[in-house]
Amino acid sequence: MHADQPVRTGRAKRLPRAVRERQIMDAAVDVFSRLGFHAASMDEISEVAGISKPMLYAYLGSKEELFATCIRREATMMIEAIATGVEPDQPPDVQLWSGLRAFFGFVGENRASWQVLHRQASSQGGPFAAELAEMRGRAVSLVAALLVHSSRSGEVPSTSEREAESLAAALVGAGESLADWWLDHPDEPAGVVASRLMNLVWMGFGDLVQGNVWHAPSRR
Amino acid sequence: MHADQPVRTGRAKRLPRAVRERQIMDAAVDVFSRLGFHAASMDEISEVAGISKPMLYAYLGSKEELFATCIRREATMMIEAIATGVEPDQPPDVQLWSGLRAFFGFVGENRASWQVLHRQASSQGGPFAAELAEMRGRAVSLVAALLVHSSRSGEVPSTSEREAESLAAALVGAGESLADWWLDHPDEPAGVVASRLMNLVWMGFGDLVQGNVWHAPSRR
DNA sequence: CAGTAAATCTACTGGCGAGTAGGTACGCCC
DNA sequence: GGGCGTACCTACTCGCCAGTAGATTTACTG
Repeated sequence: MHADQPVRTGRAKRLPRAVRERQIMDAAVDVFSRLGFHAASMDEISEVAGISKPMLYAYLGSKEELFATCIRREATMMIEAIATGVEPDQPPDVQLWSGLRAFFGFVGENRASWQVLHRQASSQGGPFAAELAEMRGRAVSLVAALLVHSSRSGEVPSTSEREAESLAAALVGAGESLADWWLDHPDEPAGVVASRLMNLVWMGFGDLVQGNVWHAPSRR
Repeated sequence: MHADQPVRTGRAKRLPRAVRERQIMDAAVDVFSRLGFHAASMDEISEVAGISKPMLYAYLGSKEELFATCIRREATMMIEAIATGVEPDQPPDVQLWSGLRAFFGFVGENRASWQVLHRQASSQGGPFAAELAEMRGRAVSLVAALLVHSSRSGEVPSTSEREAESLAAALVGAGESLADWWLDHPDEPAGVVASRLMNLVWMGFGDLVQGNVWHAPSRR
């Protein structure tokens, strides 16, 4: 979980701007994730951050700007985590597997980030949805590309761009939803959750109900 | 789409309570779906409904109560639509298929309802999430039961309750996400979208990239 | 054609929260 | 240690919106 600066007591210690900004962002992500955009107040964010309201405005601008900045930061962290985790030279199923593992790993380590990204941002109409949609779009395109590539290499060029995109949207949604479910059942390890989704989208119910499951190729 | 009562002009015509309540609910769903819970104002709802604010409070209580009532009404309609569409005596894949078709059919016909249910309700904390979670839970349990039953009949009793539930959560999420994607690509017929998801979750990518697809059994 | 009760209105209050004006203290550098 | 800039604060304004008090109209009912 993120920061929980101790309660304010009088004046805050002087700190360089960069550090304060970081603290403020952490506090903002925390509060936004708990309360949502509208219900979160700048007063509360400033309190959690351990400074006073005008500092917020001096450093991060308006409430909307602050929120957008949060989304960008968290989204970037997440995309980076996944991009780092994926292994581009592997066959399609292994690529998918490593991507899923990286995704669930990130969510497990950064629950507040995930709340802000998924729940809050997508439910606000304004510029946030756009911000979020763009990063979501990147994920969808990535999966879609993987899918198209896979079917090409299998000499079955029937998969249209559009179909691939919608399937990718469904997959990303399944991941999001499963991540939410996971928040309510946090006792399971990330790998188990990831492998369930892997089995669902790679093998399908049709195979699963017959007892056919997918296994990660044993490495090393 | 739902109601768009013409603009207020002076006093509204006298109507029996039941009718007015219906109008108000329609207006509320419309406004909530467009703006979200917090951004929606009781003033705007009353304006869209073609009556004045005290009527809202007289008939539907506070803003929160109104919102909860909306969720209950729309969720009930949706569950009923799906329950009506599913065919319980069929094999698992056909049951899943008819459920998916009913779901996407409903979303297509009631976009505002869907917005309220999925986006708005899930993003507000408090009593709404509970309301929504319960109806979502019903859907998940249903799918989970179907899955467990399928694997039983296939003599493969390995599927645990918990695993089934998480898979069901993923499937429901995939449906939700694909429905959202569909809102941005409304030119596709519901059946096509439904069949894509059916293929994804029943066959899996593994089969799809090989060109194996699922077809509805030809009927009549 | 009253009489009445339900349906409807106008016009307010009270509070919360975004954003700001203007001042204070703290570290730093010569 | 005295200036000086910047980090920081207290204490407001102002608008919006949930919720209400109390007057007013209008359809039935006898």
